[in-house]
Amino acid sequence: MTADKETVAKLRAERFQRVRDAHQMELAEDYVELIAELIDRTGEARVVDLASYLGVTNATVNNTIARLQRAGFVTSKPYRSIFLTEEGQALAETSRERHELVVHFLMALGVDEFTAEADAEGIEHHVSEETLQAFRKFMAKKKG
Amino acid sequence: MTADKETVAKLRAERFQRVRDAHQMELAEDYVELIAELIDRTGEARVVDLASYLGVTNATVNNTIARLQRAGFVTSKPYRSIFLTEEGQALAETSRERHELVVHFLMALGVDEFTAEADAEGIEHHVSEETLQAFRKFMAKKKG
DNA sequence: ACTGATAGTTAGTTTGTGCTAAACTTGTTG
DNA sequence: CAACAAGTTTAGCACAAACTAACTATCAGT
Repeated sequence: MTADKETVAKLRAERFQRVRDAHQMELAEDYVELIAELIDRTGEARVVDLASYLGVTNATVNNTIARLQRAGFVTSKPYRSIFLTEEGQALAETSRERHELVVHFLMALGVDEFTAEADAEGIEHHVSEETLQAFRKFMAKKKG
Repeated sequence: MTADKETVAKLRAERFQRVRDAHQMELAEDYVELIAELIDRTGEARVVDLASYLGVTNATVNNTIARLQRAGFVTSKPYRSIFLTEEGQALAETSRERHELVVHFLMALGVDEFTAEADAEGIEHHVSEETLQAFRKFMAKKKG
């Protein structure tokens, strides 16, 4: 009944694979989330602001924006500010929701807000829908 | 009373910085964890086995092992199997504990084992000590 | 309208993490 | 002991994500 060694290895390998793929997505999510927030708060998303919030140089932001544009999440023209495509907006939306859910969940567990925010930043990209559902359930029970 | 914009940006930037640094550590943790497990189970850690469990090619494992050796986590000699340094063993130990804690916590929340394992693989590297403590507390309460 | 400050871009480098293909060891076995 | 299979290593490539330094564009104030 116990699965053979190869199958076990393959399953394990898939998990690592998934984490690696997720990493590809993380930057995109962080960027679109932040871009959405900046547009919302200040009316536009500029390279300098992204850079200062992300803690990287302008050059890095520029580089990344180019990749995100290739990937279809943002549009940008030289010396103009950055906008989200529909796809980018959708990604930003779900990212924000997930981020907030994770933060609230951690706080409901007793973690202080500062740490919750910090941990959520790393965790949010790796939580499956099923686990999110378990988080929601926990919070509902807590309230009820 | 509300902190000025620069301070807010700096705090946020530190969070992203921390996540980026954590990424540096992830591979190391995954490797030493797996190496420890293989040595424990089969008596040695070989390149092929690591490759098959991680879902990458032998060449990639070789490459990474070289880096981990430079970083002081493992020792290896050409055509011989791989060993952990003391530092590597310590890292493997704490990684394994954290991994199991996260898995058990997710399962205690009602997530099924398969998903718990998969999610833990991504999450474990981003959980602060404080949050781990909150996980422990939750599980203790649940049992009690 | 000019000019200096601020913002954005480009070029070139580094490091990490992956790949394939080819070469090389090692150990087994006919 | 020669040959072969399995395992390991090397070389060379590619892309992502960061950096610095140098350049260019924009815009606000005089």
